[in-house]
Amino acid sequence: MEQLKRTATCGELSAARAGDAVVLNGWVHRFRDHGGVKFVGLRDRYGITQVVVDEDADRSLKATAEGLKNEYCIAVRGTVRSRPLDMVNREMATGEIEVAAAEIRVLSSCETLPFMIDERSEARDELRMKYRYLDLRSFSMQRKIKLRHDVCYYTRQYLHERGFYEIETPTLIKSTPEGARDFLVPSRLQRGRFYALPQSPQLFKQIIMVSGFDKYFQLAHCYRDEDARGDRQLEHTQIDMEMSFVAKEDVFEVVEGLMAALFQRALGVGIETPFRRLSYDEAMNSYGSDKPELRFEMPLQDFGALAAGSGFGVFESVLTDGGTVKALVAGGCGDYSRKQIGQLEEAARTYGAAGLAWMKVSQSGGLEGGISKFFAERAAEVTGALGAVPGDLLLFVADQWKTACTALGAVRTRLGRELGLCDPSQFSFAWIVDFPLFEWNEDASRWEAAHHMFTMPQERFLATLENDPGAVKGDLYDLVCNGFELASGSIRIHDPALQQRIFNVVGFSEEEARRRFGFLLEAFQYGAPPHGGIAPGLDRLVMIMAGESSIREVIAFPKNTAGVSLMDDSPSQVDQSQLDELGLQIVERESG
RNA sequence: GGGGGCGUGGCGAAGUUGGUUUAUCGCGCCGGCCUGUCAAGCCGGAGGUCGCGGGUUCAAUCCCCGUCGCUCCCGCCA
Repeated sequence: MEQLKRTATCGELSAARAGDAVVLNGWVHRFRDHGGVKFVGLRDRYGITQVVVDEDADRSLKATAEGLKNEYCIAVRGTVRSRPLDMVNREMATGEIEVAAAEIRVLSSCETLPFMIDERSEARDELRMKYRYLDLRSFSMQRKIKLRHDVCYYTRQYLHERGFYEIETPTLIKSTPEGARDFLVPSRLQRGRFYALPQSPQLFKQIIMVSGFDKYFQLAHCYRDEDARGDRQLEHTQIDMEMSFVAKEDVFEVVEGLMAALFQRALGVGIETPFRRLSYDEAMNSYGSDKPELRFEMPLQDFGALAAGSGFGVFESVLTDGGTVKALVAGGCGDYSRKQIGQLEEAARTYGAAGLAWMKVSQSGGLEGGISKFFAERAAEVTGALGAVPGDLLLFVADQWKTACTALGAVRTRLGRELGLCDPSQFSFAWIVDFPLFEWNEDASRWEAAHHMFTMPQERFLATLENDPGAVKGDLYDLVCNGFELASGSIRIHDPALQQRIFNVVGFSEEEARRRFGFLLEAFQYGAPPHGGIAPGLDRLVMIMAGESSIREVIAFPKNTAGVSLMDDSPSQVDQSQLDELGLQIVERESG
């Protein structure tokens, strides 16, 4: 039988095409049988078109139509006709026409569905993942996948316009176990040896700079064997970029341009550049996070000066121990119940705070409840310093600086969401700069690179690198948006001597450095250009653009939080022969 | 590694401070009716070991313990 090849999509027909003979291919979205006349809502990627089988249609056509069920894949041959005025559906793009069927052919039938292909259907994620191909048929998923495609396309377009080359790097590489856990791939040819899947193309893109391709990018797959989250998968995609002969200003300018182009071209949304800049210290002090939600202000404030001498033992002892007391004014939350405050305290405790102190500003401007008795006499001073007004709730965390900030920051974020301060149509970008280069690892009793070991220290700290590593700020930067870390990057070290000093600070012997990154260090001996780069996370970017809160929503085939792909059931066991070939043996985990 | 939430016909939910009769509702599914619907409507029907295992009890979907699965969060994620 001759193929009924489509001549139009289900989203394109309008009254201008009335009278045309067309063939549509698609899926039965809905079937409505009125006994005489029958309607098929035919769906494809482009839309839904109403197909009509008229009362006077021939017997076999009617019989075929009556056999149709949801999600049958069919072909329809028919004629476009305008609907009578009172039957036009203004909700539908194709609502002014319908296709009168002359022939319907079932291309593929469909079992009873595990869930409806419907915007309103809310199957639980587990089922959506198992039957991902069905989930992806919905317009909402098709829209997100298209958005992702558009972002990829416009990324390539924009970076090409800016002179970048897209260069692929290997996905079977040397394991350099720093930071996240590597995924390992056993080698058959070199028994007992392993490749790693790249956590990022970091070393390769730096080598590409040495090779003279001074602007590089790649939509790179990155793999990290760590616990997954709503905004974190075992594998994700980065818009990986690197440039030679640049300072961080140049990187910012390119990324700001890229973001503006992507939001404009893919969403039609204008975003303001340049982006706001915050130092790491400012971000922590004011918002309690290195990826602050900036769609609302409600900043944390330092309460140390007023807490000192208050007579409140918790505050005073923390201050004596060199800690910090942070305050947050929750505007208009003076009517919060003990229970509500308890929930906020729970958020603070989650991030390591011992508790959450509070008091309320009464209508008379005095302080009441919670710890107010310690401040009652200085009420005006307290409210004045914090900028609080009657009806406000004052919240406090006293702890070591970082804990105090992050714990109260978590309270701030929770409050902001609760109070509806985050406008879903707003995108608040900011650069976070001046990160510390090193972090003290308590367990290992040594300094570690906060970002990675190839990050350039800021020049003003070069002289004191070894003396006071904790004070050193790096030339590294994060791009944040709406409380998510969207990108992370740095200016790199290209001087082997300086690189060696960094290795020394983190206790990396020359020998160990050579063993792990010898090829990069060697490359740097052959005229390495100054360079730097950044890597926006594609999944998070598309997630934010799509207004979603999980990157699973913008990944066609995601894994769950346990790293399992419910559709293909990976990871799976393998044949003994495969293990034998690789010289691998499975050792059962000891129970108990 | 730790903490919270959830698990009830194919799907989404309700329910029982432990009890009476057939575990309820919407969607879907099956059958019938219906010339204009577009989340069609009307009538009828099938479909459940209430995640699994154990315990308490005269009696457990409900309480307790364990376990599995999913999920959110802390840790982790240079």
